[in-house]
Amino acid sequence: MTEGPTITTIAQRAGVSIASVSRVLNGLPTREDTVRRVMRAADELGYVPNSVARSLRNRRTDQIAFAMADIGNPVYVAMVREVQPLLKEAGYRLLIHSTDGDAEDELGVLRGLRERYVDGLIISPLRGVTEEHVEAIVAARAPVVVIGSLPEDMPDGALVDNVRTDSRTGVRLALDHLHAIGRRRIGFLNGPLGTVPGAARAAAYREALEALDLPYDEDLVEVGDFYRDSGARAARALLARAPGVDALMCANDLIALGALDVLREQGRDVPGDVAVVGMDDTDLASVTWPTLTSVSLGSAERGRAAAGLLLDRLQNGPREPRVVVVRPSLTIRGSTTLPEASPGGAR
Amino acid sequence: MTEGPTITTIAQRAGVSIASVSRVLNGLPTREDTVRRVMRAADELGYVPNSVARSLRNRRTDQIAFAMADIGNPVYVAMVREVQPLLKEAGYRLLIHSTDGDAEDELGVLRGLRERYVDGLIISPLRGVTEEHVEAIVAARAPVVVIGSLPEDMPDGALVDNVRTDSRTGVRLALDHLHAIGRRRIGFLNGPLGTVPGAARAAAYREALEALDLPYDEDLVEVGDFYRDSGARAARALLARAPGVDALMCANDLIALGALDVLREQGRDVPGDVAVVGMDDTDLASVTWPTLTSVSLGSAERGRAAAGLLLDRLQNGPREPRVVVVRPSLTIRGSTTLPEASPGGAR
DNA sequence: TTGTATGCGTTATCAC
DNA sequence: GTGATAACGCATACAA
Repeated sequence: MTEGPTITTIAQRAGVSIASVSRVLNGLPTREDTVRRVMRAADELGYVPNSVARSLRNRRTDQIAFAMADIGNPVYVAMVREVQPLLKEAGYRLLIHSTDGDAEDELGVLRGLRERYVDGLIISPLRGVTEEHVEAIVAARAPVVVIGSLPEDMPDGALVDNVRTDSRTGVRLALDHLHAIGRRRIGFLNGPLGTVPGAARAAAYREALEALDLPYDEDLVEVGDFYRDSGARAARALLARAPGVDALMCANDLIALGALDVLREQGRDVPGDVAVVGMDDTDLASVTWPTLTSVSLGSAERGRAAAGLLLDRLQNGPREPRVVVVRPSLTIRGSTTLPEASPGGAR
Repeated sequence: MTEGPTITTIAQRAGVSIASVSRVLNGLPTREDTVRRVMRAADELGYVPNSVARSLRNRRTDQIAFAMADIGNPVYVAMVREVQPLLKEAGYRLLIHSTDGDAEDELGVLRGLRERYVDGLIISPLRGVTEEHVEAIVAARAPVVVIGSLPEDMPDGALVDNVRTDSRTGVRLALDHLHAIGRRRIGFLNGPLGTVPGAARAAAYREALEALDLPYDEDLVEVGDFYRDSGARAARALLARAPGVDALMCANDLIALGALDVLREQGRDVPGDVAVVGMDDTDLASVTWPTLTSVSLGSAERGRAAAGLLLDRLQNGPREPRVVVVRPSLTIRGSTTLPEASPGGAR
């Protein structure tokens, strides 16, 4: 018995037709006696239905994919962590795609939807939704949820929902806070301007300064990558150019880590000399010393929202596209509050 | 055209049989002219093969599942991060199961293999491989790789490989190091003894002490959970009971974080007064202050090994079960080295 | 080289 | 209620 039992095997053993077997297994009304015989045979054979055959017939896989740039990134981990149990609860399995933020890879995933190996997709395109992304989304007849920004003019009939955050407001919250604690020379360590978050945060920084009546000073801005070592390099450059800076706004937590490294290395007190704010409010923020004040962009909530929208579409059928905007918030920690405010005071 | 094109659609359009279409699409020898017509029709129709139908026919899904306790745990993230690209490279998609370390959930995944929705499985059972696990592994005719310990007496014919680490040696490395830097009263903050790592590390701690000719002192041992707050509670209790402790061996990095919190709160210098060693060498270890010396159990390497074993089995067919043991190593950082040893005062 | 026919394992539609 | 049978979309043995 190297091949597994099928409904045919059961039918033979129980002396009934495969139709009856299928009915029994699916709980359709059947005569008592037939039910017993089928159940017994299935039990003895250790029958388990073949999910592939069922999928082919039912035209659904009970699988959902989540495509992100990098599963190692704490932001995505936070999302997956929320998405997984929701899907499981609803009876779906979860597939993970790591795209490295490569647009071609993302397109591959979107186009792959036509293979019908999943019933829906959550995707977070790092560099934005291009014309080609849109085409692929329209061509895919499976529902898609895009985490991030989406063009205003999506074609009608696209099965797509959108979850986004508002990093503009996020940066604003951070700068307001820094201003409130007396900082006036607020530097900005950003990620690549070619990425959606990078571009948005750059604009947001300018706007926030303006709103606070602070001058925009090119010397206070440094662009690097969204990593720790890159953040360190950027911080070093900025501090060399503008030694008088009294706060550093960082475009994500990893950059902030790099900044903290450099400030410690240079013997500058945080937050005494320089206050530091990160972004994403990842698990790392509560681990550093001092702990890191960070703008939360609601990663967990975005994950939940994305899963919710997709499941709703899968369960309740077509409807107008929806957009969920998750409001940012500021989690204030040690890197922007003076020591006397942090009990225990062990420094 | 609400339904997608199939080989039948193409066959009609190209004026050939579905067999020819299939042949062309699979690159089998075909007349030049036929190839052109089929390709053209496929192209015009935007044909994409249905992966479910193909799976049913080919008896393979090109999918592999990875079941772990918690996708939020940095150890598993490190593994997934290695596994994902290897599978992708080999043409497999990755499914993620989060089991919460629940044995029933784990069994569900193992038994689910009989549904044939994946070609293979990597699983890391948190509380060990029970009799029932073994049964399910044998019953599943898909290859399985177990990360963690596996019973010696697996039944013949089980398609299972094993990747494990050697936490005994790991703990030993840590205690040798602590001893070498002059520590003699080495406390131990462990996780639940009901878990495989918890039990192994408890035994390893005793052994290591013995090897170093240090007495085993119950007051120096505290058992909690593998989390930060639990680690903090445990550290607090241990420090109250044994104020003279000069080092803390922690059963994982999260526990060590909690310990660092408490030590800072109590104004005890790390490593001056108390040295701290974590375990797993997660990303967090390089973020804390002081940075955390930690025993690396080779998470990344274990992930790679697991993927490698599974792929080998899928590609080269049956063979004897294999065991890969990943050797632990010690990454020495600030929590066990005195300040003067760390140049620039920043690590 | 090409077409016909069959099967992969299910579900569902019919007659009976 | 039950059984024969037709899909689902694809790949292939076999005959032409």
